[in-house]
Amino acid sequence: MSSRATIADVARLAGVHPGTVSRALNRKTESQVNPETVGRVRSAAKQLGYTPNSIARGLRTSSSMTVGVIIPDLTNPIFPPIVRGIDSHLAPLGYSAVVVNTDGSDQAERLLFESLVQRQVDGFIFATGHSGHSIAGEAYERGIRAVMVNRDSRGVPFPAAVGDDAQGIRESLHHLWNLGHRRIVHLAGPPGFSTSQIRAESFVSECAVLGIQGEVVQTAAYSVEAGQATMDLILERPGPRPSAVVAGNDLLALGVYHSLRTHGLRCPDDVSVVGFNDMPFAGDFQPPMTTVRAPHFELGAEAARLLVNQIEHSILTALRVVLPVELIVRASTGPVA
Amino acid sequence: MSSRATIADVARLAGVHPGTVSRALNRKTESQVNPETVGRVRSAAKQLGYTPNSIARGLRTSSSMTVGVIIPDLTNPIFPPIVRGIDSHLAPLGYSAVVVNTDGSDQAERLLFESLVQRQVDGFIFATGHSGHSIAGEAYERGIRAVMVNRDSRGVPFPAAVGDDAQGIRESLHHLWNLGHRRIVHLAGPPGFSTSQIRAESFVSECAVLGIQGEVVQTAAYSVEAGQATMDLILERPGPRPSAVVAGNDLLALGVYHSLRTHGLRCPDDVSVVGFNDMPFAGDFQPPMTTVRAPHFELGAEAARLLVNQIEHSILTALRVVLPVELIVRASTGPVA
DNA sequence: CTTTGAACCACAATCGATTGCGGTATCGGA
DNA sequence: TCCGATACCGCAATCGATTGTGGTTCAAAG
Repeated sequence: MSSRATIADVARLAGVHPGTVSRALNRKTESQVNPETVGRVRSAAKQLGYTPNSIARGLRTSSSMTVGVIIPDLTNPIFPPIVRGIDSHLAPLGYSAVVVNTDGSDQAERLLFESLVQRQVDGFIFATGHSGHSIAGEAYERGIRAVMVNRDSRGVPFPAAVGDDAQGIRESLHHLWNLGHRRIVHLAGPPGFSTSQIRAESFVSECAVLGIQGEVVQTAAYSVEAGQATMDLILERPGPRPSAVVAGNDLLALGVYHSLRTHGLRCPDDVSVVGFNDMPFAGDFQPPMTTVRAPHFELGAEAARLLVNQIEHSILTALRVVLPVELIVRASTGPVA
Repeated sequence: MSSRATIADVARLAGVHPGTVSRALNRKTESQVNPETVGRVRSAAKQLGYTPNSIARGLRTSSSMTVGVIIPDLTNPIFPPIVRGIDSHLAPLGYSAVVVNTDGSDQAERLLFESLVQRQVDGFIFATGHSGHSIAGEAYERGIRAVMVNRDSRGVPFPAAVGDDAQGIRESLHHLWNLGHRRIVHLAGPPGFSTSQIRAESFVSECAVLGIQGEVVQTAAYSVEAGQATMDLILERPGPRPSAVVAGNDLLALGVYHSLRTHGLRCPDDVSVVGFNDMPFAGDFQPPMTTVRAPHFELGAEAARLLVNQIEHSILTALRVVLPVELIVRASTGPVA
């Protein structure tokens, strides 16, 4: 490892004290040193290829220009766009993101969280919010800066950037209504997630508005397997089957596809399904999926903005930024038979 | 921000010198201090909830327990599993991964690279290798530790963890041969990538073995759009059309799907297509895609292992770890009409 | 009873930056 | 000529850990 130039080397070359070099090189303190000296220091720094050691700086300033991003599972396709959005806002400001996966385990999350705190990250972006999310609450009490993205933690007053779940469900329902569907079930995500709750609530309230009896069935997870298993149950019980299902997200919807297929049913001819998120390649599924597009990239960018505000200006408003969503109609929904 | 306990606090409480605390708390140096004292220090540390400040430690030891992971684009679905694999190996060892996206831009990559060097990362994992990849060469000359994953940089003697591209192509071709296909084109990825080159080379050599005239057509990028555009060209030129296409990766194969559809052709009835990578949800496409499964998670883990070996034991063998791949036959391939 | 050596631990330097404080030089005004 | 204000910059402390060096204690060996 070739040793890099330090501030002392620059000082020596420029013939000034290290402290002066530090001041000359920082915008905020540049005014405290003679412009001519600044020039001399600048060129000495360039000549040596000097770049400040951010570890040393971090030790002194107790900031690491790093934020921790805690997500359940990077291989869930909605998260990469969120991470990209976060990065797009953070990188130009000189921050780096350390992203970690919890696999949905609170215990893993706690470990990761502590390890990032120990690393002196300047703040957190949680994509793991849920009711009873003690880690966020703890973070808040310890005075740690954080924001929630996509989902929020019930009762923890961190800012959050989320999609307009209610609007998305409303649009889905109206779309189905216009197609003639009256017997509709909502495959709700697991309880405890704000997304599950809001989507389910707005499903029932909008069904009331439309005057149809909507049924909500809970799933065990936001996964293809859970979607399939739950749909299996619905199809195998006695009584008439629904003509359409509003899935809590695209993964569940995909599970519904699988279930329909194994039961010899066709989509949308026999039952229509609409997803949520418009994850990548949703339009390439069999059939191309009608779903609600959530602006994940922007959600990430917005969350990063909220966090930086908090870090740099100590602005901690219990802000909730809600971004609009859009129904993308493809081929998994059709007129009722 | 509530001030955390420092090593001095622990020292005070345990009635020893901070240096002793440091030794008592580190496995490597624990033997240098009286077991009884170790116990005293340990309990004092626990009582205060002491965790070492890794920034301070990093300054002294000039290591950050952080590695930079440089990938083209996290939203390309093959990368999340790689990142997970990297993380799975790194996290238990106490390392964190900082992953950044270059969007395929060498200039962006250079900026990101320098910013990570400045952050004192202990090493790099490049998923951006290509011929003329000057950044890797530069890193090598500067004595920076790094490994390549998925692809390698021609001529840069960093270790690499890659899939067995040749085997994958061979299996694809044999599968198609057995189905009766004799007129096959290979949609090769953009030149400069080792994956493109190896896959194309093994395509022509295996065609020679089988005694069929294989054609390879290059694409501009590993993307759906490039795949569609290139396939459009192939379908619209005069002469007989191929009965099967071996795509350089799943994204290209998906582009082929689109092209076939817009030309009123059906897959696999009119033309069979096989992809490469078996990206998530490849089995849910229309039709479910026959493709070569590459062990991305394991590739990531292997790359991390290679890097840690280098960092901790200075083992820099120009090692090339090649992991086996497996053909997954689904519904996009069928007997020739 | 002295010497030797091992075991244990304290001291202080060190990593590379930032920053409060104080000293010097310069200049204008009285 | 002297004083005070201002601008500039150096000094040294500091962040919180790690680690080389050396001193003390104690037991075993001579």
